[in-house]
Amino acid sequence: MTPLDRIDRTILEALQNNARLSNKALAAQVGLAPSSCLARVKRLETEGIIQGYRAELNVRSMGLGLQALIAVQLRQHVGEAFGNIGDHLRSLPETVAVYCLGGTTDFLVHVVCRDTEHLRVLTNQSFTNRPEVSRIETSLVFSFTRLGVPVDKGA
Amino acid sequence: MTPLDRIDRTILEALQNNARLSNKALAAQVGLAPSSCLARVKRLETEGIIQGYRAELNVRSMGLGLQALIAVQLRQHVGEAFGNIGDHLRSLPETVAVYCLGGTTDFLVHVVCRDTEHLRVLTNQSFTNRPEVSRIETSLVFSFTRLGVPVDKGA
DNA sequence: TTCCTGGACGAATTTCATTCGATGGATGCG
DNA sequence: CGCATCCATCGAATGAAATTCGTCCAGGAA
Repeated sequence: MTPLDRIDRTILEALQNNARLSNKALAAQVGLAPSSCLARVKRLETEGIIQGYRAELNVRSMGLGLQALIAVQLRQHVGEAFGNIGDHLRSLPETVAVYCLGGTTDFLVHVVCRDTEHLRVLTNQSFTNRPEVSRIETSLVFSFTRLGVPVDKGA
Repeated sequence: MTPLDRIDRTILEALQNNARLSNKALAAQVGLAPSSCLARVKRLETEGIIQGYRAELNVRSMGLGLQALIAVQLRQHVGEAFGNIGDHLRSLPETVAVYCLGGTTDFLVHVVCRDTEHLRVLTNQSFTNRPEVSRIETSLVFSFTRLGVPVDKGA
């Protein structure tokens, strides 16, 4: 809840670049003693500013060479169906990201598949077949780049 | 290059859930001695299967409460402009993800902004003003969920 | 000024990471 | 079948790091 100061932001930026950075190295980088640095990181974690640490995997090396974005348009926007279909989309193993959107598209789902046959079965069974779904539009993803969120150190 | 066995996949899954897991705990979880486990993790890193470790930050707590998806359609698909505009989009501080797509939309860009004014300026200055850009369509992101890639332990 | 609070420090302790030689199972070949 | 080779694993040793905790200092309030 406390506003983030410059040191907090430096910590966040560093851990965004390399979440496995040792506390000692991180402390040196931000100019604090290791113990003080650790206390800050723990605070950032408990306050939910750091939500977690994830390894970034190469999907191709896992046999998932085909990525797609599936735009989902619902039939009617009654409250309950909205939450249900969102949970359904997030629960699919092929799903790696779900956007809930305003506009004609209600959900945009980023999926990873082995091949086109896998994608075909997925779209049929887990999207088109759903009663809440009015129509979908599938786009092939040629490349995907994920970046860190900006950490404005102006403060 | 060696195919991933069951233990590799368990390691990947664990580090995807918590990249800061200690090597000792990870070893216990996969049923290896710490030294053996460490060797595997290092191999996964050098082979590029683990591409990095990132802290996941809460964007709202950083004063970035507004997220949008900007669909970009280019004027002409001449090779060079394509790469240039992609680099440009990735270089924006507000950008957190870039999809290069097949279909009528050439790029889809996920951006985070402070407020609507920030978003307005961004779309004007960094998107619409670009000569390569034919038109854009901006959609408000109500919620965004990112999940790990599926780790099939069938092998 | 004096008290009080919140961070920061650094030594001490515990836990962990990393290295390295040895072991054992699998493979392939004589 | 016996033997040599290879590769992954193990576990002890060592060096390094994480974590705890008592102390100190600066800033704000009374």
